[in-house]
Amino acid sequence: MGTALQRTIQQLRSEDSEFFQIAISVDCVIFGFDKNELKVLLIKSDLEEFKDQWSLLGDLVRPDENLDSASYRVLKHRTGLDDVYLEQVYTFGEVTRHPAGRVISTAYYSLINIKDHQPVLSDNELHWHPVNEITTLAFDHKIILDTCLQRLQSKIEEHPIVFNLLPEKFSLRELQNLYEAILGVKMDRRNFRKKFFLMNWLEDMNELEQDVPHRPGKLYRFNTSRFPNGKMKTPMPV
Amino acid sequence: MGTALQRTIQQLRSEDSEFFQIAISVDCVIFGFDKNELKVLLIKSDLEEFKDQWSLLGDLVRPDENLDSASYRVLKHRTGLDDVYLEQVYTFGEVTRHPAGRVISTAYYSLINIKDHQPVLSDNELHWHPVNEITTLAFDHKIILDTCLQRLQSKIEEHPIVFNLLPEKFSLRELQNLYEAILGVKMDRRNFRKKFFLMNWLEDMNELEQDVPHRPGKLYRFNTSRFPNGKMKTPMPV
DNA sequence: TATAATTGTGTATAGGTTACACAGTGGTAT
DNA sequence: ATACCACTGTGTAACCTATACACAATTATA
Repeated sequence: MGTALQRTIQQLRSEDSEFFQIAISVDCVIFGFDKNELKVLLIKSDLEEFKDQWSLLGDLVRPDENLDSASYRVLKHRTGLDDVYLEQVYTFGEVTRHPAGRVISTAYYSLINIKDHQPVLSDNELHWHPVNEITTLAFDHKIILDTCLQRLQSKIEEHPIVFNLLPEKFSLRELQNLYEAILGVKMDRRNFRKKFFLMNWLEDMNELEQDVPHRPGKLYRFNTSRFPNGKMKTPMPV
Repeated sequence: MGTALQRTIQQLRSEDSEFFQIAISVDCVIFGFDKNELKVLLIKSDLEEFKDQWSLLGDLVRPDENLDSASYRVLKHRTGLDDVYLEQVYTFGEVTRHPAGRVISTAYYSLINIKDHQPVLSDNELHWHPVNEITTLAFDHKIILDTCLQRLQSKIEEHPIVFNLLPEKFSLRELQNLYEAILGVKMDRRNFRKKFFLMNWLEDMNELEQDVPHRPGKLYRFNTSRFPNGKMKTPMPV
């Protein structure tokens, strides 16, 4: 006797669809950065079991779409944005994780410039929440959020992805605030500047901040010539 | 109109089971270490499309078992081993990845002491292959293997998990050979020793190697008192 | 024109990583 | 028993990276 995988899908389906009682979904942790806080886009759960609780944005995967495509679809649907940074993190498959039945869910996180999203906020079930202030979520979504935040934290130590959270032009102070918000630490300003200039991730725009009540800082943008793909999208599995 | 996830599973099932046409499987990259080579346990594919090609060990997930449990089941079935190190890595969900139908597969890797497994090798469809010599596999399993190897490489830089690949007692030379095999680099012997003693991961057994045709090295074991859980198992998502 | 707030800059110290050579020990062959 | 072989076991100096830290310059504002 072989394992189930060794029979064909057609055989399995005709047998009794025992193996087709599991649904698969994607859940997206959509990060944004605003007022020096890292935020995540949440929606009110409409399941009776999780009435009035917030949950991540997700949907079931359709039989004819790739896993990544399902995430992009959710993002596009909820933010109106194409062309975003998206990374798969982990798949949550506890039997009991969804009260209505067996749903295995693959978690992604995505980084967007929160300003690009404002218009769609007319949907009043959607809200940006400071990550630090979230203590509970529907389903196992708090664990998913924590897992994605950890991945983001380790990812930014090596990879130039935080730029996806910023407008095209930004000051070094904004960039440092962002790192501090994600990592939850304070950093030394001089060392931070030194490190970034050495890494050569930044391109000097020869412009200054506007409308700040103090000496304005220089504006930079992400050094696109060093990273020809521009902002990285959906890296292959790490 | 909501998304599919907002309806209940019962509703979905009764509608037309559109969302229950996807099967989910686990694939296990089972690593071992023998003759100074990193090896992986493979099985001959019995699908017509991949006749005579090797593939990873996997199976469909049953509706009533957790994702992790499915991996453990596959491992137990194929190696006879309980109590192994197992880590989820990535979920592969391309629509076309399985020729017989839509199967989304979550990849795990596992580390076992190859000597513990020898008896079960009577199953002649199973074979240990040097990772370095594998160029193609059935399905997308070569990509899965590469992904798991990369994860293993980055994991051992920080975490004491390689001990799962070794017998209880081992020499520093064996340990270094193992690191070199996994990372694909040569290391300096003195610096390697210094680093390990500083990390305090090792416990001196006050015994010497036997049956080596040269000066025998001291034997060590993994410092279980510093890591009370013994060899780490199935860490939570990173 | 003085004050407040922030930007922009360099150096010294500590800590970790790398490179590197020789004496000691057990096994083996003569 | 002796010589040889192959490996183990050990320390130090050079280098590089990360950290700690203070003051002058600039703009907005009162």
